[in-house]
Amino acid sequence: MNKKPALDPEDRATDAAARAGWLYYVGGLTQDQIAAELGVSRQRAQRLVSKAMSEGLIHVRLEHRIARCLALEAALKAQFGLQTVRVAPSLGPGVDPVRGLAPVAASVMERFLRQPDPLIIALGTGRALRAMVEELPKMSCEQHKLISLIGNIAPDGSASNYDVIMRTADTVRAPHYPMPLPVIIDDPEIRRMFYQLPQLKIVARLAAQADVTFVGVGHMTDSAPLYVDGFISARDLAEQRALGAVGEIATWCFDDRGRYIEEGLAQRVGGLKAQCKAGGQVIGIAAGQDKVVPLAAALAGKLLDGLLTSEETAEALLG
Amino acid sequence: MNKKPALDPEDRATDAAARAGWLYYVGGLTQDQIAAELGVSRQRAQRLVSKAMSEGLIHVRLEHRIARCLALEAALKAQFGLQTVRVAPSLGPGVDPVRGLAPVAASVMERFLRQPDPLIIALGTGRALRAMVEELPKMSCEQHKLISLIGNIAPDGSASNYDVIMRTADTVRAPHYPMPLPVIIDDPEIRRMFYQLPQLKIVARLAAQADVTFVGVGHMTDSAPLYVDGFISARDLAEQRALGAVGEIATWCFDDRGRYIEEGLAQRVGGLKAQCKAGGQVIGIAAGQDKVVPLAAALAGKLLDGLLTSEETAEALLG
DNA sequence: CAGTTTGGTGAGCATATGCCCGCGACCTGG
DNA sequence: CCAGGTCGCGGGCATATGCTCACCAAACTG
Repeated sequence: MNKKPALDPEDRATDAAARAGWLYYVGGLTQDQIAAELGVSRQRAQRLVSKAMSEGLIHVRLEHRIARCLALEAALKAQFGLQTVRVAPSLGPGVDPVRGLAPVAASVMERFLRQPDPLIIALGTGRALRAMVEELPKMSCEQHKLISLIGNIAPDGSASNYDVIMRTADTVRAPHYPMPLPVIIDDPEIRRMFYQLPQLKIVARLAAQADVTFVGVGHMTDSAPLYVDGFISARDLAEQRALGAVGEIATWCFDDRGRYIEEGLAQRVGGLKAQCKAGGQVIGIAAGQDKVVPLAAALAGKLLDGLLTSEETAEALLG
Repeated sequence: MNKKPALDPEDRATDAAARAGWLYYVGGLTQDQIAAELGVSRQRAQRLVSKAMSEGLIHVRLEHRIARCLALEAALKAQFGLQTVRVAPSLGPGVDPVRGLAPVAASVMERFLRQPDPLIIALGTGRALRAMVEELPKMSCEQHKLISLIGNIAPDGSASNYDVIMRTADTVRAPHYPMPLPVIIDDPEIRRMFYQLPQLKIVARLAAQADVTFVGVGHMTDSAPLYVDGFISARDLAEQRALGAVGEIATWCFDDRGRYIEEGLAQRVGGLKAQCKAGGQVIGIAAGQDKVVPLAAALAGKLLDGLLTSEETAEALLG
């Protein structure tokens, strides 16, 4: 005669753990109070609470639109082996995702800028990058160095619209190192000459030592920013696409596996590839439907160590 | 032109709080780690976590059958102003709820028995009470005193079946004070005589000083335990019901508002009403469909300071 | 424009928490 | 019946947490 099937000691232990967990997490009691309530020692109460958690009796969920973004961040980190990931909440179906991304990205950059130790921060180009810079608060960051990866001379000879470094340096009051050369240099001789300039070598050396590099990621559709803004011709665009280009970072095109394309346009680019010192990180900033393919490629090719994007884009990248 | 509706500072603060809360409760990071992760001071991280909780962003739920019981306990405590409440999980629709209640109730009593300081513990009668006692582990409680509220002599002159004190005292090895008198004493003279006995006066004085009193709660239906077990006659039962009795505690009947009925049967009861010292508590133990009405009445009349019952019964009491 | 108030910030400290360790009870196999 | 092993328990300690206090900066007010 087995008399008491209801008295499984395991069950009773779990019941007690559940009770302790309830008191701790729901009731907000301290472990001392729980110990008194259940008439056990504090250590026992601690073990019960711990058991309730480890047995998965306690479920915590975050009631906030950002919860989804946090889950996406975790997934992106895991899937692509990224260090820094931030996903900005959607502002609604009709709203440009870059709008929501900008302040979120700015807070990430601000965190670097607030470091008291001197940092070398390199900047690429892009609409989202520019929007981020607009959101930076006024600061005083004399200790850091801002480096531009891209030339500051537009095809028409004016200062490039794409050049975010001046604006950034102005806002955060940091020493800055622009690249004194055109974005695209057709003549190989002249290009070589530029690359011999001492100040450009300084910038290149700094870029290689960057603690963090923020870059936009461009797409190569018919409305590719490089083409629309007049940096490259329709012929260049077609050529790169024929070579497999699906995106570009700082005017350097790459294919769908994130491998840089060294032929054609790459021979005329005036600027530096996204890079940083060992232990630093290259952080991509981009959002929007057009950016899904180039981002996926850049992530596959490990061109990025971090990603700041929008909820919709993150979903598309993981989908 | 209001430029940035997406930048409500309140929203940003809440977003940060949500992020911190997620890292703390879901990710299990310490506040120091969160501070490092978000690039803020630990104090700020602590405030964010606290804000996430206070704004109700964090929801905790207990994934366990006992969760419902805990909720019922909280409701019973609040609704009836009780100190000690324990609701035993249901073992299924067909199973006697007393079976599940017994070990739960035993753990409550055990907690009192484990007190190193001497306690006076009074005991009433009842099936659930008896079942509880059966579940007590062997202990050594020389410091306490066990008091019986009810006579230990059954109508046929034998030791009463209802007498739980001997069994309890035997199991927990505590000094015990049974009531040396019949449960029902028909002759008023003899009853008066009994009440004059010095040892009975001692017991009565101890009962009034009880730290805790455990009592069953009987019903007054046709199958009332008092009647079925032969302590009272069908006539007595009918009389008490006519006087409004819906339940009894230690053979003392009360009406639907929990007021003791002093006429009729009460004149012949041999024993003490459930009582305890100021600051002590009277704990009712009962479960089952029949007990809902008497329990509701006893709770309404503040006859009980604590309640040990089953899930189904608790639901019915609150329903 | 100066004084005031309010909201937020970092320092410091008392308390709560988590964890390691030694002890004793219980179980198991001889 | 006993020796060895295992498990769980409470003591104690390093660390994390929550809270209070004094301060600062921005907004408000006379």
